[in-house]
Amino acid sequence: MSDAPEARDDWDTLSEFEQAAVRVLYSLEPGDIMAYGEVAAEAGFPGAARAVGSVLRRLDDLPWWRVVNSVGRLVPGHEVRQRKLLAAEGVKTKKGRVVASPRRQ
DNA sequence: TATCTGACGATAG
DNA sequence: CCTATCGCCAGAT
Repeated sequence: MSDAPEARDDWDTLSEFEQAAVRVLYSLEPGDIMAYGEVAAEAGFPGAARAVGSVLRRLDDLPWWRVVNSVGRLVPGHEVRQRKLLAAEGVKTKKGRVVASPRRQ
């Protein structure tokens, strides 16, 4: 069952920061959008927005498409696929940006 | 310990 | 609205 973060096979290899970030990311449900900075703050590492991007890049099995930058911009290089994944969850995008402001959760 | 590297963020022009 | 800069953070070398 388990969509529990601790169930990851690589859980023990993750740093405190990575585990915290992963927990927050796993908490995102379909339709929820969060900015990198929000994930960092929610994880307890305010200001580590950039580091969150690094985690999403390293661990490819996370809901990366539900994360956008502070102004709703989609992930550079993944706009097409991300747009499609978000649309499947009811999130509209326009000109490479999510229509409504990030927030939610 | 020192540097470099990014899926960032805020700001200025 | 877009690009250039600068500041920040954690991870990897």
